[in-house]
Amino acid sequence: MTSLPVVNQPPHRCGALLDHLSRRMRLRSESVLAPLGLRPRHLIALTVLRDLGGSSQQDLAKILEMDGTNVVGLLNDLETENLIERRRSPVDRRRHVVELTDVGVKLLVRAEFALAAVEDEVLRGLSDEQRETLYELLHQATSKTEAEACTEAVTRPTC
Amino acid sequence: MTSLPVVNQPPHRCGALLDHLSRRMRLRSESVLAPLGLRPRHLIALTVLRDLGGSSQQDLAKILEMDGTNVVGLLNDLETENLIERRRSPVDRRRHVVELTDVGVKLLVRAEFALAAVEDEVLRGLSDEQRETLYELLHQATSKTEAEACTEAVTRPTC
DNA sequence: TATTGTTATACTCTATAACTATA
DNA sequence: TATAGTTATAGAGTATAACAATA
Repeated sequence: MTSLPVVNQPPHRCGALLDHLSRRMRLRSESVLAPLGLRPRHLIALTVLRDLGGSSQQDLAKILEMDGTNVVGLLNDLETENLIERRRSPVDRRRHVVELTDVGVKLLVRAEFALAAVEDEVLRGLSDEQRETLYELLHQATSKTEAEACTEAVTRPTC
Repeated sequence: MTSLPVVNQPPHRCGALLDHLSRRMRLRSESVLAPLGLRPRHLIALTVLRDLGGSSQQDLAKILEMDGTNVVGLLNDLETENLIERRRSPVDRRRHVVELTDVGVKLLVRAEFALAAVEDEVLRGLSDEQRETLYELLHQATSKTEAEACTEAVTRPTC
């Protein structure tokens, strides 16, 4: 009875590392996006809107995990720059349907190009294959629990 | 010449997902840590200090990727609660040597126990094996580029 | 009455500049 | 002169409460 039983060790805690890497990515992204007049927050919103092909402000708030009141200001910024459009929903006039404009789509492409360089730098400790694995794990971790956040049906996997 | 050459596709962008998951982890962590009188920031500082076995404030700022001025306030909080100690370095009296107290070590253990539950919830979309892979990728990504951030030699891999 | 979006506001987080004490 | 830490402060991020329009 001297040998210990084989047990499943609990996985390491990822929280601190996640915070750390995310922080670095955000810091670097800020300086790259500033010349385009965007903040990281703006870019994430634009990306989500393109992937969804439009959204109500409330759903957007849930997806971004932001307070709805702050989404208002965020969209005000983007609307001032003609990057998004707010239209009243015809089926429920309380709602706004938020969509990218052509200008928004084009700026988003430019921003993504700039951000690719940032990722190359921040994630240069990983091989391309490892980066792909990281992407898949992050995607799976975020999308699995997303259904609870979105009350309205959003069909795209990006949610 | 109709068949396309096999090329390495560029890896997906991880930035948005990283931000998203990190955000969720932080939001959940806040509510769990609040009863202990801690904020996520405090916990990360305590964890780093334990792993390093002590640090100057400047090195701590580099490791946490925080501005040095904000580290002052952070350590003030922790010192008020007797979780850390600041001592003048005998070799360079400009510096403080920051170390955990016994109280700090004990509270850190309690906090980590609470945070384990948060990780289980936030990462429940991943299997234990996938979580371990995620940890290793995050660890590798952060530690590879850490040498540049820390001018002073810090021997522990946690840096 | 409940929901969507909005405004006003307070609180936290973060960064910049000026100061002190040591080197 | 340069560095470690501190203070004061301004800006950005975030959350809460009250309100208008609509359901």
